[in-house]
Amino acid sequence: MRFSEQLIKTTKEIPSGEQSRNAELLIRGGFIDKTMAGVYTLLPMGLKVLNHIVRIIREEMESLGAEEIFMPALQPKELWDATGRWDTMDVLYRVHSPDGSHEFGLGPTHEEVVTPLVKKFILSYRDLPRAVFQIQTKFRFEARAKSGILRGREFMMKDLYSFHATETDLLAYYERAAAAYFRVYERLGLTALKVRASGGAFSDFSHEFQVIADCGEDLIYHCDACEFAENKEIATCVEGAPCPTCAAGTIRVSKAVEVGNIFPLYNKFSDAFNFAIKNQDGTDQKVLMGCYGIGCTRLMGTIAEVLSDENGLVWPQQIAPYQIHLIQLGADDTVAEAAKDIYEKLQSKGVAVLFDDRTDVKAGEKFADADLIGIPRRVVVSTKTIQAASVELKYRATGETSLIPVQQFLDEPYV
RNA sequence: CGGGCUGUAGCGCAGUUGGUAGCGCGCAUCGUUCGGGACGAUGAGGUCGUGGGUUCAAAUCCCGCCAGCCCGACCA
Repeated sequence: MRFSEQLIKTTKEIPSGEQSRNAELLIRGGFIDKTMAGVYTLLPMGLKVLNHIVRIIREEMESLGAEEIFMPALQPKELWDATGRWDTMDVLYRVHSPDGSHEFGLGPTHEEVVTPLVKKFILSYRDLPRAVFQIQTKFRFEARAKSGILRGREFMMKDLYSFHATETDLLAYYERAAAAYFRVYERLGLTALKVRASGGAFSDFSHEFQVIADCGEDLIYHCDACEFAENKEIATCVEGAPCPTCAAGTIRVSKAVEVGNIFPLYNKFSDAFNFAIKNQDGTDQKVLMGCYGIGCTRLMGTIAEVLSDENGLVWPQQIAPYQIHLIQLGADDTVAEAAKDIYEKLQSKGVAVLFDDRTDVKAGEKFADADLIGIPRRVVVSTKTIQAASVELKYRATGETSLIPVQQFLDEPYV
């Protein structure tokens, strides 16, 4: 992509009224645009980043043997009446048809759709276990949208639902799902803690995946030596206390962002929808369920918060909008030709390149933009580099800079 | 949903005791610059969030509403 042909422009000034770091950087860098409180448009580069996050999540869900589906966001009131959540769920958007004849919920989560859905296909113990997931826009009327894309009223979420005949199988899958979640965060460059939390209205307990960060809304009590961690809402220990599960540790308290939440639902929803299977011995039995969520757009915001510095974003290679930020310095024909040549050769290799070909912008602005946008490698082509038959390569994360002969640079494999 | 703060040019802001609006950035044209957000010149761009009220006169004072941010409450 040529910078000069992009839709977006970066800005130097901090958006008014956006005090969260993620919103500031993502808006200034041209990744998102605010439509209204808690609702953002993903601009071309923001969509690329989100798609890369989604790809990683999808791969890990498929590794669990889950199949991807796509359920409606527009859901009939009757399904929500079946669980009683039409009247109790305060984040549920309740909308009606233009003629007033029908009422719908805009999906904040999809147990009400997925349970009757899979009930049509799972009739026997022979049909279990099964798991389906989707990646879809969710709607939640948060009383207070805040923190940029960390808490929106419309956001992208991956939700996985699993179905089991036995508790043993449910809990085994629950652990496998947790392991897959850890793989997702690791691939995204994040360190997450698995934190025991309340189960809300439909589960006895749950586990949250939390990334320690000052921008977080949650307080977690966690051991500094082992994996013990609890959300403040159910915490059984105090700061500075010895860890209840290991001899070596001390309890710390940290602010954290919830980037995932998994629930063993057991039969809560299969009861509501009378979802039972025939057992081997001919008896009927309720299906056991688990559900597992990851906020994809929130992950993007968390990464912006955690993996950034005073100059801007620092995307991990796996999800960066482009692999190389190619900068042409100067407008004379020699430099322009050399930069264009490198751009085209990288493209023909299939490398995702953002080519700053602007001729009306000075070096300082191009460098500042590169820092702000946060692509892993910055490559400069200038009179100076051409004289050395090289390009200048700078890594965004480390600042490490070097001159590399052009051919050697082109021969390197880029993700 | 309570409390606080804020709405003025595309963006960020100033605007005093009321007298019908200005700065920076950006944008357009020209010239000089050209490796960390250059400089000069010229120019375009605003029913001051919105509805009422007070007044000879309202961006400015009063009331309602809307929107945005922050704190809290809430949060499958």
